[in-house]
Amino acid sequence: MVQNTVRPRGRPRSFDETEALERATLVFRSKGYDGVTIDDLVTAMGVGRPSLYAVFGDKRTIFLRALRAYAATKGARAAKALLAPPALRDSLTGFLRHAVESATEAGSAPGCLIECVAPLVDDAEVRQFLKDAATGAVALMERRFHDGISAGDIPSDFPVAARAIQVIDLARGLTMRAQMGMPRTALLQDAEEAAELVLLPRRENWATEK
Amino acid sequence: MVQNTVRPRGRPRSFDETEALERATLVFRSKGYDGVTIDDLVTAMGVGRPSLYAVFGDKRTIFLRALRAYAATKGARAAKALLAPPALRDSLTGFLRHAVESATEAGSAPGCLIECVAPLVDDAEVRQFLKDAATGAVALMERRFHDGISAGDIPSDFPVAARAIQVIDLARGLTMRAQMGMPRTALLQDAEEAAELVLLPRRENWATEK
DNA sequence: TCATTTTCGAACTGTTTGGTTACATAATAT
DNA sequence: ATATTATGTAACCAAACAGTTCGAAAATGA
Repeated sequence: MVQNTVRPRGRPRSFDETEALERATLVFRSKGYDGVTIDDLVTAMGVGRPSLYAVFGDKRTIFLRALRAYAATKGARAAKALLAPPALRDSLTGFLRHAVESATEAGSAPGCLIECVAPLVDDAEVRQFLKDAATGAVALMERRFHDGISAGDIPSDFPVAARAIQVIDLARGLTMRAQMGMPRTALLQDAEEAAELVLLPRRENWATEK
Repeated sequence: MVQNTVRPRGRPRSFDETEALERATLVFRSKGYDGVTIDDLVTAMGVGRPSLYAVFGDKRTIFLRALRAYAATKGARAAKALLAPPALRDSLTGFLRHAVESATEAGSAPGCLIECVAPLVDDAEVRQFLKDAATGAVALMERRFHDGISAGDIPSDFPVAARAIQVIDLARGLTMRAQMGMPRTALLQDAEEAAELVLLPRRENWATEK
């Protein structure tokens, strides 16, 4: 956070660029994409109308930037929740609990920019971004499962690929219910039980126990 | 489909009310709620602008009617898919497969009016409807699990409540992925594996096997 | 102090939108 | 035939909207 670049010549900006983007994110989360007008963004971001266009571009561009920033920070936190705990079980509960907490945090509309509003945006670039984000999430989850196999938390015949997809899908379900207004407490409970579910061993293979 | 009511006096309607609603449903599914203009509905429904307001009301009313009709037919089919098969396993795969097929059917935008677009509509009545629909779905799923216990498909200590929620959440995840453009074939595979997952027996109770 | 650079607030413009009205036309029952 | 009901087209209006322009103001370097 050091001011290591030489001050530009003219009048400095009266707003922080990243904070303005966060404000925009809040607006998009609460009103969707098509429901947001430029005036909504102007008032929420605290940036003058002409400055908005000059600095951020039009609504579509602003949404893309907000989406990328949102995905970066949220993805980082989710990855941390998933990779930090040594026990696989704690990783899964942490990941799912984080999904719920992020989707029900006070001070912003419930839901998730990536999983609830972005999928409805009719834009090729947004769609591609979502696709990449989804495959990335599954890949990360698979890695965590593989580490769990190495650590002996789950058997080596654990169906990694299928379960990774299922964890993400369960998180999606929790997030959508958050968007629908379901209270955090209930969702946290369900997150716990979802983690338990996806850790269940595969149907008993009658041949070898180990 | 019998014309059992006496014909009203004047010129008959040139459009079928329910079919016009289905057309409206397609529009809402492909463009969301806020993204739809009255002109979109006018052209898609094949109803003149004044007739549209006279017969259906404004956009909000049209959406509510479309949502209710959509929920009725889709709910009926889902219930049938769930309750018809005698084996619980077939019920679950049927239910989840139906969710995928409905969300990826040709001739309409992928996704689901109830699970993808309605949750973003900022309207108290819509929210209440979604809440009721969600609890109804879970209740139905619980009933099916209880029947499965009676039939001996699952043990009597099967965690019915948790698993019912999880099936619905997994269906939500599949549906959202359909909305994001994931191909039907992959989702059908995942539906199969999801059904397998939620049928797994609870962690071995060391005490009694049965 | 003065010139330079950038931001900011307000106003402006052409377009889109929602909702309504007016009127001529068409199809039915009586 | 006549009354009745509904349709289609077109036009209308006020409000909202996206995007731009303009001049004033602010902060900096010289």
